[in-house]
Amino acid sequence: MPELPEVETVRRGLQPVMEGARITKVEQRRADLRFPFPAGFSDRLNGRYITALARRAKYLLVHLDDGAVLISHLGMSGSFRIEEGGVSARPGAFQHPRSKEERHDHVVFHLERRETGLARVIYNDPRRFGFMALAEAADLQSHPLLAGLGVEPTGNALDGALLAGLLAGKRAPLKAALMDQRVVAGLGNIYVCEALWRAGLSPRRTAASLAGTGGRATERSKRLAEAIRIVINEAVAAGGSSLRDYVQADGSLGYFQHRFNVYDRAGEPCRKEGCSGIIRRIVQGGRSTFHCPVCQR
DNA sequence: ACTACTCCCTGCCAGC
DNA sequence: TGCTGGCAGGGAGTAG
Repeated sequence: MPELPEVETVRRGLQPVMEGARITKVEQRRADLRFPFPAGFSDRLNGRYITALARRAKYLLVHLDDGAVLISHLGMSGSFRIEEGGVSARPGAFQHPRSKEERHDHVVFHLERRETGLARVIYNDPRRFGFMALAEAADLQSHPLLAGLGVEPTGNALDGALLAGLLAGKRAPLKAALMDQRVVAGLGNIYVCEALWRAGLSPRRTAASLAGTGGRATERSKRLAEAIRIVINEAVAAGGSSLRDYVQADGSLGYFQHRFNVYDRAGEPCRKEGCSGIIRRIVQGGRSTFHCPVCQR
């Protein structure tokens, strides 16, 4: 499911429910998701207070009062939902038949809160590409899952010069390089396609073509860095993208999908002003890439 | 150190 | 109605 904007939206949805709450019980309904749960997973969480909900790249980070950190990745199809007072927080329109919904509920966090009482936060993941791990806050940044991650595209760190340096020497297609979490952390298939369109750059051009010393390369890397930041920030502001039946933790839908310029628009006209191109779907690295062959060069 | 490719898993949809 | 194949927001592992 989620790229950075969706994970950030999940984080914001869970924050008011989880921060400050005590975990009274963790129901772990299977031994593994993509990977086995760490040994003693639920025991380590039981009784702990949640001090903060954070995010790094596509990872959700649940900080606990004893210095432990629950690292959660949603894979392709993971989602959290909140249930309070025994009733789902999801609006009726998205209510699946109970049995179908619950079949892929893999972890249930039972929470107790001073002000607002009991709640459950439920992790559901049909494809089980998601996973959970435990770390210590003191060495969170050096944890194997997080250590190699690249620059966050939110914030001010990502600029043309930095991006050019990251892409230098790479003969891979620009699309593939941007999908690599060690370069820019948190981008996925949708937002890479959207950012390349916004920057007017072909997904097939080599990554290194943005890293040269010439004025052209400098101008391209600057354009792309700006495009990435704008697309990601706009998507976060829109609450992410809701494909298929994906909903946020509080049951509402993101709406960035209505602003896609290329993703899933094969055969439709390019929306760039003055461009007469038709959006095409190609396959790179086994994944769909959507682009305009006319204005993306 | 790169790059390319396969695989993990379930659900959904188009086409027959 | 089925069935089949292809596709899906990710990324680890392996081989070259």
